[in-house]
Amino acid sequence: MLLSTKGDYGVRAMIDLAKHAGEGPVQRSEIARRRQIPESYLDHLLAQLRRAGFVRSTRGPSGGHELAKPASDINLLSLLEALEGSLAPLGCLEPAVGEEATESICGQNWVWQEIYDEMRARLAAVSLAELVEHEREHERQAVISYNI
Amino acid sequence: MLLSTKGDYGVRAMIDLAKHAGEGPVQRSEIARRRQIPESYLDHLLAQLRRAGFVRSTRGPSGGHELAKPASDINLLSLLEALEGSLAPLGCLEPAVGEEATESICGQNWVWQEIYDEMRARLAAVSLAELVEHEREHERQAVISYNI
DNA sequence: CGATACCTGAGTAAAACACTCAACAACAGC
DNA sequence: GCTGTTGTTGAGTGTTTTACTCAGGTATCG
Ligand code: FES
Ligand code: FES
Repeated sequence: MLLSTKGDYGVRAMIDLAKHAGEGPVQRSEIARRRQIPESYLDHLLAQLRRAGFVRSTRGPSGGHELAKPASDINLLSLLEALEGSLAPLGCLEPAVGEEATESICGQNWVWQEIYDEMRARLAAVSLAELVEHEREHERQAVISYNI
Repeated sequence: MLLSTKGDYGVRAMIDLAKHAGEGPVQRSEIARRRQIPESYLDHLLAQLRRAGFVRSTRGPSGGHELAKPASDINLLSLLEALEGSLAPLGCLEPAVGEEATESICGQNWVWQEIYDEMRARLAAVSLAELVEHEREHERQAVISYNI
């Protein structure tokens, strides 16, 4: 039932990029260090994100990665689905071509369908910009409590 | 992100037991056949369910399994948690003893916490009795459309 | 007693996960 | 146009989890 690290790491990386948007490309080594992601693994995630059209990469010295579109235009749902594939909690909810029929022997899928729909709606309503905003808010509070 | 078969199978089995409640013990071979669960695997699930106090088993000829309490007193959440352990979609949501701290580098946990809470609430609100009811309803409709 | 069930724990094949490695391609600046 | 720095790709690997199976054991009924 756990989200794999791919999704978690990928979103972390995207938050990092969004936070440094407009400051030119960010290197993967920077991201890996700040967000505690194995660098060689991050490579693959960035490749996936680039293929999905979320980031733009530039090679050569002073190259790196940056968002391909504004952070407010990227929502968590599309991001996670690009990284993880379907988020359905049960195989029978997203029927592969030429399937069905398990409904009659199980009878719990309607509950999960509801939960799944709610979840997708909630994720779709959260943009990357909001996540960054939340993080900044959190940082401010941390600084304040540190100063006391 | 998928629920494992354990949860699915376990709930199927419980629905089966609930459906035949009051008719004496049901054998695991019966359940396995009706619900399409490998019989030797079902053994373990029933043991787990028994240890968690959901079913009562009787040995010997004409033995079998039956619900240990009324179907309306069993909700999906407790059932699934007994079978699967925690349903949290992220490790950091249910902190093991002596952990924390990932929040600062990730910043998406608040979204997932919300989704997780909603999910648990929804699951807790569904009783085994309701699932059986739904299944019966579904069967009636199937019979009707078959007769037309 | 013996047939019929449930009960238990150990073992295992296969898949998914979480990476790593090595070779390659592009670009910037000298 | 070389050189070094960065991204790009695909193949490969150790570990863990999943989804079971098997071989015994134990309780109960008739
Ligand atoms: S088979 Fe889909 S919920 Fe059980
Ligand atoms: S570490 Fe918990 S959501 Fe990323």
